[in-house]
Amino acid sequence: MAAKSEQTRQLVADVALKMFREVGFEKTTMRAIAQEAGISVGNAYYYFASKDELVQELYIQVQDEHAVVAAQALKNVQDLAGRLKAVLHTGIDVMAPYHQFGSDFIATAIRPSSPVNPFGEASTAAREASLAIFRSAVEGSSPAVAKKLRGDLPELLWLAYMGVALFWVYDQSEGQRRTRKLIDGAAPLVARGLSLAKIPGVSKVFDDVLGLVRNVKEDA
Amino acid sequence: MAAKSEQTRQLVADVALKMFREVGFEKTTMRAIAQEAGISVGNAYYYFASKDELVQELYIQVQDEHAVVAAQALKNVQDLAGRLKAVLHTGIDVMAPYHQFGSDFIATAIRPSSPVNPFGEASTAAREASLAIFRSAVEGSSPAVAKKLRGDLPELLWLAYMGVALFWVYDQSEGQRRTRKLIDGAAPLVARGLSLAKIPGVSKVFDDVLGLVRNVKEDA
DNA sequence: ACTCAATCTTGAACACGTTCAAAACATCTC
DNA sequence: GAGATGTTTTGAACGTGTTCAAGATTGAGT
Repeated sequence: MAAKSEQTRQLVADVALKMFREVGFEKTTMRAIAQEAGISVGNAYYYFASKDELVQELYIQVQDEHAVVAAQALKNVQDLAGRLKAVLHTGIDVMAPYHQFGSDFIATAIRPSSPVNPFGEASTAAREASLAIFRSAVEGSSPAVAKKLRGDLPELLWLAYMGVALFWVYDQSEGQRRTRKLIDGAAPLVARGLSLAKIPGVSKVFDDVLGLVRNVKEDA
Repeated sequence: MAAKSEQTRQLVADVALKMFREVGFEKTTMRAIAQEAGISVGNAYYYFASKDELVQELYIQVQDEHAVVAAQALKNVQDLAGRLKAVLHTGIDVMAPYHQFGSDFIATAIRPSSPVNPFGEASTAAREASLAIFRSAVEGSSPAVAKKLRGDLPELLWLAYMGVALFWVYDQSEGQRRTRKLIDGAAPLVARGLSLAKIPGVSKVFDDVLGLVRNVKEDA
């Protein structure tokens, strides 16, 4: 049966993620994973070309969970600030079990060659899924976001989310209290800042920001 | 003579930085450095406790050079947008020779345990030097920046600079053209955005942003 | 039942960053 | 100078991620 192969793959992934959570990234050596799974090191490499790919597995799983939890949390919130908070808080929630290992994760993810790099090709699917969450947060909000912002905003918010994640990694306060505080403070501010787009002088600056973003983006 | 010791240390650093530039980070193994320098591996470790510390050496040198070049470039520019451009462009200039290895550098720098981490304790001096550049850019500008912003702005700009550096690392356009474009577009925007602080409705949002920054910061 | 190709599994081997006991060298004290 | 004390240097060794030739297992076709 073809299921046998998939079974081994799943076993490796499960053992690896469990060890990531319980003993951290560095202590989760490929040898330790193999031993815990009762297979050889080479066999683990047959399914995952590198330790990075195991991290990618984790990344995908976390994103999937975020999508589910965020969608649930968005159900009962209308205003943009609240919706932003919901998405960001749930994002932190699903990552929480991996906080101690967050910095290793980010160090892995940040190199362009890594399959886990959130900007890279290998994680297009996961990034799209994550973007979709922010798109839903923006589109479903009422009062509605200014039309001209609606297109680019989700991507910018996603970018800001990457920043929040980075902050969270460095956050050593208990339970990452400071990150929660940052989210609670920043979300209403963003919403309020965006509502300024109506003011003529401000509107122009907004236009230029969007112009710059598009300009720098398309020229990739 | 005590100079002999310092000489070996300098030799290791010089060889390492040269190899970083010429063959990249990964190919610059500790063994290769030692061989090129004509010493043993263990001896290199006598002076640098880890490969990370050699990266730190590079970081410090780049920052020092940035301070010099930026100060020069700031001499003939008055307006904030121009001064920001000057600081950012010179920053990219001094990093340029290391672009190919930038991602490894960032991956190293981003883990909290690393001595090179720009937010960490081990690089307090280098960070202060970098912050001083931005402080000088803000303070020397005319027309002057709104008083209430002057205190926190340098730090925020420095943070933005970290973002620009990150963008630069990922920038694969020839000569990192896109990063230059980003700087040229963003600097005037920031300056113009700040000038909006006078508008009543906007002013309040600014106050809240500053309040949030301070709140999240002091609670470290 | 037998073959043979595809798939899966193994464990030894490689280069890497890092450590450390011991050797070599330098400097000071008498 | 001889010995003692501190500084510098060595190279073998460890554990890591990763590779790969070789062996074991599976499954389809006859």
